[in-house]
Amino acid sequence: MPELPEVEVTRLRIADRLVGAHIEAVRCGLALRWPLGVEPPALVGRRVQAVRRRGKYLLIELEAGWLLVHLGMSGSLTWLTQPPPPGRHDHFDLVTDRGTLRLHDPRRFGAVVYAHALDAPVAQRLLGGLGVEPLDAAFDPARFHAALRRRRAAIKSVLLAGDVVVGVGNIYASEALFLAGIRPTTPAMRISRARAQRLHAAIRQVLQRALAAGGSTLRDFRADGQDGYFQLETWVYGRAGQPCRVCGTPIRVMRQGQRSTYYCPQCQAR
DNA sequence: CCTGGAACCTGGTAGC
DNA sequence: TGCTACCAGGTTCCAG
Repeated sequence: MPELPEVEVTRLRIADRLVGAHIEAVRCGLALRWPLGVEPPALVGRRVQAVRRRGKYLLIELEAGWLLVHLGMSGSLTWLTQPPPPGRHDHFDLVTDRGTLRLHDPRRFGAVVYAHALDAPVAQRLLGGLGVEPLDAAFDPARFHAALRRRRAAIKSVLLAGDVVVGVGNIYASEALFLAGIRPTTPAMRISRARAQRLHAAIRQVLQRALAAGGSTLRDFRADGQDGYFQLETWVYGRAGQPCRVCGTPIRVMRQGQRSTYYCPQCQAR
């Protein structure tokens, strides 16, 4: 799904319409990853104050309380002024006086969870272990390098784990490692300070570039109905067997922890 | 504490 | 055409 760029694009497209709206009803199927954690009638009448993001979570701030929304692998949000009846995979509606925010999620790995505060246990269970935001100033090369030195696992796995830096999923991990010239299997602890610095810059670059392209639409993802286009400009992701755009060597695909990793054996020699 | 693997769920596609 | 196997943007849980 949705990695950081897709979630952020979604946030930017829905925030203006949602902020200031008053909740009139909440429809919640029993089909998502976790229960909502509040009786829907209790939310009626509350005003939406802001739409924020932490990692791959959207945080809808209410007059009192928060809705934590995760898009899982296949989730997408759409703003509807004339909502048709919910379809088979429409699992959540936030009905407001301005329109309806609808979550569509065929695979149901997504979630909407209510928390009365972000430091409440129900929220901390989801947000507490998250790493630094990659586009914030707090993500700095020296601390990134120090964090990598504590991990023996492959750098690709460490990026995906999200406890060092958030928001980098399967597409952008492969892309960032290509831009940094690092082999995805390299143990994180063996990455030098200089190469960690390159990876730090590569992560920012690829996420910002994807953001500008409206994210990646492989199959399910859409932000408010609009496709993203980053998938058309990947260096390695989804390009197994095709020539590297830099050196012409065929791109390889391998499995790391049940996920596909794409890399150029020439440009990412170690 | 860290790590890798299985599990969660549905749908699309490749191969026979 | 039909069936099977495998693949897909993520995260949690468990055993070692």
